[in-house]
Amino acid sequence: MTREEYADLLVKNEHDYKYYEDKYPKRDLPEGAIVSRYAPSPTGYVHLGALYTSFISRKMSKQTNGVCFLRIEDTDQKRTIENGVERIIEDLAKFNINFDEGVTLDGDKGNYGPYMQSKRGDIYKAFIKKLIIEDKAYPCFCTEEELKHDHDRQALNKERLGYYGIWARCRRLSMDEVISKINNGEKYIIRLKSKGNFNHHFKFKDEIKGKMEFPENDQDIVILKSDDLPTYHLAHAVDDHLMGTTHVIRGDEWLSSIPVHVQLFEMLGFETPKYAHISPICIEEDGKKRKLSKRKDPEAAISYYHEKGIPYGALMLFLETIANSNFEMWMLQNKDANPDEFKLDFKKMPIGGTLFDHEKLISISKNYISKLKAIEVYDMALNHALEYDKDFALLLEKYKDYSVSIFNIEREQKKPRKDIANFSEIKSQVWYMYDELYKPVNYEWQKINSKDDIKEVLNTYLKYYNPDDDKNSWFDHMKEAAVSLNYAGDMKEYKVNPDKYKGSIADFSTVIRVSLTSKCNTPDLYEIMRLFGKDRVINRINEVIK
RNA sequence: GGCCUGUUGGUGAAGCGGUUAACACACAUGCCUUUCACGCAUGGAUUCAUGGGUUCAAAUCCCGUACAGGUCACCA
Repeated sequence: MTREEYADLLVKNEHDYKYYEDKYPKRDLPEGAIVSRYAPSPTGYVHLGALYTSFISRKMSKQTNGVCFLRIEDTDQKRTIENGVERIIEDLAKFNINFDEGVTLDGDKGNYGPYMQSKRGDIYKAFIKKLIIEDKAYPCFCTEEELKHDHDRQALNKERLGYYGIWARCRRLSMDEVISKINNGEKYIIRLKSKGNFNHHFKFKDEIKGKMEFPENDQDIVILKSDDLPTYHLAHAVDDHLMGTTHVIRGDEWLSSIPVHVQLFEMLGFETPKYAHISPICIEEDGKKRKLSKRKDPEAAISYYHEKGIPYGALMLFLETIANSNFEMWMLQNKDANPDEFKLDFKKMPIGGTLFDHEKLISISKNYISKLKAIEVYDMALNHALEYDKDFALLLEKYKDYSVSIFNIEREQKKPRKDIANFSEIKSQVWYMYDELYKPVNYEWQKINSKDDIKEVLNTYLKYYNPDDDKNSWFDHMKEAAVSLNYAGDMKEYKVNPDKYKGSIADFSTVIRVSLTSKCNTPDLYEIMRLFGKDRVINRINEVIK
């Protein structure tokens, strides 16, 4: 029996590997163009780490005029969940992450498909067959029990774990022995026949982490499983070769399989791609740092930010800040520039894990929202309310123009207010602007000067109040009213001689502010009063006086 | 346990043999100011996990130690 016949006996497939090499020619792209991919398993929702990785992959290829495709790694049929793929595509699209090629909601797009690994079985087998013919792979008949037994012995003797060297029993099986086992109906899988020597180190350069050394792989890893699908390792090598990936951008939990992957590329006769291993986003627990966990940490889920009402754009700015810390500086220096113009650099990506900094996210979100137009803030607030606070949504819809005006206070100017961090809190910031929500039970009088006679202040102010005032005359009237009660109209003057006065213009206007809104911290009082209109101002003041 | 990687103020970090050890967030104080916010200014690491070594010179290079993270499946 020739090796070809032997390989045919072991692996059943349709096309020869050369057929596939011809079918997927090299990509014709400009110098320096990065072909990358995002390759998730369809196991559930997209979490923050996955969003981060896909974002970097997406942006790196875009900024080099390359290609970024979506490949679905579903070779583990047990783990795949229903609608998992749709979920991934839809989640990423919300963050403006779309792919040039790959799996889409309407099927495959691009010339290097199929992009779903479960549909590429024949391709993998063609290359596995090639390895068998070249005596670089062999069938293994070991049962689960046998493997466990060896594993336990290795552990007991404190030897290196795994299927290698003397432990790789099936490696020594002759062709005839294999044939007779198969004729007996014995089940088998295919393993790589590793020629690596664990005591030999080789140099490796990661695009992000830099130079490092690894021992050669000497494990005879499984490449074809009993379900007739390949393992991740083999699928990775074959796919990224055939699909023309130049940069494998993935989480750094893969770093330790570099020896296997490099070896696989060499044994298959492929050119190895560049690798960029992204360090994880971490969280602190009991004073220790650990990778953000999809299961344990609510902030790992993207829906968490949706519920909080943190804009998607703000989250992306946060991720970009983590990815390249000089991005922040760039934003500061290019205030009006589109973040897309910023070029991400592998060399500036963090090497160790980055702690998830909630405060920073909030700060970025505040800045982001402060730059939005009032109508955009309104739309976002409404969308959030529609999903999480129906009553508030009704109010926003009923008083649309009024609400937009509220969001426009101290907005759309050079130094806008930065007090909205997210849309889940917005109601608690503007509630007093709506009579339907306003229940002035807890006036914040505590900050007020005890010498103030609230009723006297209010009655006096009412005499000076003119709803038609512009901002300057409004404040002039405020001052006149204050001065008539021996409050200082000028802050500097007051600071020099505080004892000469009952209080300052600040004390005076705070009484007005609290009686109108029940709070001492609000945006510009003039704007608020203007939006209230005469009747509401007088009603609220009278409410306090009585 | 083996193999890889990391450790710079409260946090994220820049730094790549000679710097007053950037910057951002947070915090504090002051200025501005009708409150808050914004903005501006100032303050905080005598020191870069730790012990050695190389060097005229080390956060930066080398070795050991400690701690932390990742990984060791017919899962990806």
